[in-house]
Amino acid sequence: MSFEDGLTFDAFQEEFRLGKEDFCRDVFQENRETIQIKKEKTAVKNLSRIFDATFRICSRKGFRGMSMRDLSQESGLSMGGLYAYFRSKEELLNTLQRVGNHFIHRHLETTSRKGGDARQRLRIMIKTHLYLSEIVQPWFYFSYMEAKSMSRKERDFYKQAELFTENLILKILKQGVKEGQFADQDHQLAASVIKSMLQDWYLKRWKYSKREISVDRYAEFLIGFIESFYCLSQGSEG
Amino acid sequence: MSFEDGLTFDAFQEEFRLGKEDFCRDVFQENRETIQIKKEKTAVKNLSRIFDATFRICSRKGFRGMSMRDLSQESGLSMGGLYAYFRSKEELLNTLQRVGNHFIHRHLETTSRKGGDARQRLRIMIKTHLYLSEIVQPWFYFSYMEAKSMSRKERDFYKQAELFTENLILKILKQGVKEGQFADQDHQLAASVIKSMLQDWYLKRWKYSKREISVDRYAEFLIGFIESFYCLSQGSEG
DNA sequence: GTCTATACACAGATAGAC
DNA sequence: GTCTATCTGTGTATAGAC
Repeated sequence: MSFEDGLTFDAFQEEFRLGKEDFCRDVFQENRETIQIKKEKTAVKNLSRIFDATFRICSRKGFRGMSMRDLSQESGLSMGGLYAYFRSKEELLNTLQRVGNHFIHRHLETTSRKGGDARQRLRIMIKTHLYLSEIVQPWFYFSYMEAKSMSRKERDFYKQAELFTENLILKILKQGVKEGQFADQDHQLAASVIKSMLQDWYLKRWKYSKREISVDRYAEFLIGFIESFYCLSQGSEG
Repeated sequence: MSFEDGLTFDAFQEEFRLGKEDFCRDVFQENRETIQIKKEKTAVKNLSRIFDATFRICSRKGFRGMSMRDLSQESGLSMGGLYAYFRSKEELLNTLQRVGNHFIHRHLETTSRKGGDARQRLRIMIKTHLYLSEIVQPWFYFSYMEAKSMSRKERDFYKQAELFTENLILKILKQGVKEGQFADQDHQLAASVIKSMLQDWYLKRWKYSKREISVDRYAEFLIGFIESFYCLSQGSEG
């Protein structure tokens, strides 16, 4: 496989060294008042077990189908132990959504500021999104599936996040037209369906892993697909 | 708007006159033994209320978050009344999935047998899928979201249904290459992402209706998008 | 910081009146 | 064919020992 931009999943991981520990540390930092455990090391370790268990159970039964007893058993913490980290089941859900969105937002924001022409920026945006969703796939899946069962406030937050990504793509498409690089299409609809294809990667994991399709292959396919629609002068120039 | 194939949502509705009553009648016919109510008219009327209520509640809380008391209140039937139609909450879920899949399968099957060249067949397949999901959107959404919480057997059934649609698209794409009409792309991946764009239409209803995008506009956009990737000789020939 | 034991609300389901 | 009343298990959450 050849990548015009040289950006691959391995390189991305190497550069950012993102993992679920970072995610758990964020949760701890942003919830110091409500989390009763004060030692960071202990908290991060247990939060990690709680989240892993949550994602595992919810991917089968959904959040509302998971009982705190289930969670206690799967995470290895006792009932009382769990409630030292979250005051209620609802708070667990809201925290996961909020911190997760924040986490992703930060990385996409940084990426979106990278320069270059529209074509390059589109490639980078698509890859970054796919790579992030590859690293924290369980969170992406969870967030998507449980968005509807959150409180009004948190649900609105989720929708904003969805529109944020769409807008990043939209801006790049418009930039491309200005630069005379992209065709003038229905950008809003284009951004919307591009987003849906990005989401398919973490929503249909069962399908893609069975077929042994790597994230890089998926990324290159998507980029080719989109460019054939958008690029006035096609082909690999790099 | 101009449609090469003349197929529009209104025309589709006119031809098939599909509605949720047909869906409820199917449920009644296929579950005569377990449904205690024997008068078709009564049964269909109440099933319709039960399903409407189920879809409404589950779109907010998910199936596992819906209690039978919720359902009783929203549907207007008493607790005892509900259990005259379904022996358990689980059975309600499984029946909805099974009959729904059967319902959709039948219509896509018929459509897929329609002749013509690959380009025409692709157009028709895409439109039929979108139109069906427009008519019974609540069911599509429900089925997608609750697939994970079903029993093994029913979940496999769901996956089969997903792959069935993908395969219909796949066959058309391959036919197009044989006929020299389509480019030779990664058909499996193409079929997969096309499916995801079809699904976006019923999964993100909140977005598309706020933007006042009609199903026909969405359909034409998708077709244009896909054809730019696949068609060797582009443009409207019809 | 983590556990066990327990309170009490609410779930799914059914029996039997009408 | 539909309702009300009720059984019993499980749910979330907490108090208090260690």
